[in-house]
Amino acid sequence: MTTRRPTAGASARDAVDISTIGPNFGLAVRLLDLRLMKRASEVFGDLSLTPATATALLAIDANPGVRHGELADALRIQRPNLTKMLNQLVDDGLLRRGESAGDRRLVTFALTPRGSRAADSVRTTMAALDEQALSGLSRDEQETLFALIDKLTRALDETNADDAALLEAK
Amino acid sequence: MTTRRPTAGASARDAVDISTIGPNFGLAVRLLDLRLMKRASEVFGDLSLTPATATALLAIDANPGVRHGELADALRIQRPNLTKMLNQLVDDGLLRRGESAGDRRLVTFALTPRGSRAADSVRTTMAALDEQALSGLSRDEQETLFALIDKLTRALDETNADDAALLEAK
DNA sequence: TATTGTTATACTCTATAACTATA
DNA sequence: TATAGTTATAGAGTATAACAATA
Repeated sequence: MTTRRPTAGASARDAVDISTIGPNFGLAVRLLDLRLMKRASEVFGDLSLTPATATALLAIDANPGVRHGELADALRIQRPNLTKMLNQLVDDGLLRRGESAGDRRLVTFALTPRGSRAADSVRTTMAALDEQALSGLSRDEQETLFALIDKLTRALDETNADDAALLEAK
Repeated sequence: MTTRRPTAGASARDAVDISTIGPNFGLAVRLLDLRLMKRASEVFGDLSLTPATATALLAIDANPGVRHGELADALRIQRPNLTKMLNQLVDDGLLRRGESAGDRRLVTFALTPRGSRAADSVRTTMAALDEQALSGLSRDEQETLFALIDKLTRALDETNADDAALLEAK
């Protein structure tokens, strides 16, 4: 089969072996994310979406009428960035803006019929992407990897929350 | 302890549960990468480096006299982007530009004494970052996670290489 | 003609500060 | 005063196209 680009860390063809700089967990995660994002960007581009807007679309589909700020917190992104993404989805006719009855500052979002169809495509696409990406691992390995990544992310959120609490308490 | 930000996926405080959009491996990796990059950026900022330039510095330290193009291939980034990063490291006095004897198109790079000291700091910093980031997992879990991420990244590189080969063959 | 490295440009994702309109 | 959302801006990381110098 192919022998032109054997592996990520070291390669018979590469003159420089990046693995000589030693194990580096952060770098390993970044290299993996890079590859996943690249494939996802290509595929979502056909739907005029990006990985970030596609995720927002699914989140709104699962939580119709969600408020702007709630969504930003859930997606762990800053509000100004969410505003830009949602504006584009509204312009593209996938999202509908709404208001809250009582507090007129609040803005809510829900999918249009066209947005619902797009969400279906996104779900199918994401599932296919995940399956393809994970096809190199056994079922057990897939579940282990998923669980460890999730566990680590939660642990890091704890640490950050503790840091923030310390800063506030100082 | 802290109870204000319990977990990443679901939270007692969050009004919106992002996990309702279903399992999504790409998203999980992106959320983890985001947290690791944020901490790394803060720490490397003290050294006037970014995660990317810090990595380039270590790679050159491990491969003195490396060529521009070789390094870009090893780091899996495009040449124009590497040019910008290396220019800054040269401007900061961490890197020394060199030429190849025969082919005058080739550009090589090596660390200055100050660059060597910076590389030492980077190594220490990276090790500390990794240890802190992984402290939420057992030793076994750490090794399993690292191995699975590496395995998956290599598998994705294979896939991309096959795709490229197909395109060329068409 | 092909290759090395550079310049110019653009896009994705993220972040902070300052503003508005409501409360 | 405080909060929800917006506008404006910036920065890190990536990508492609077009170019100069050299082979």
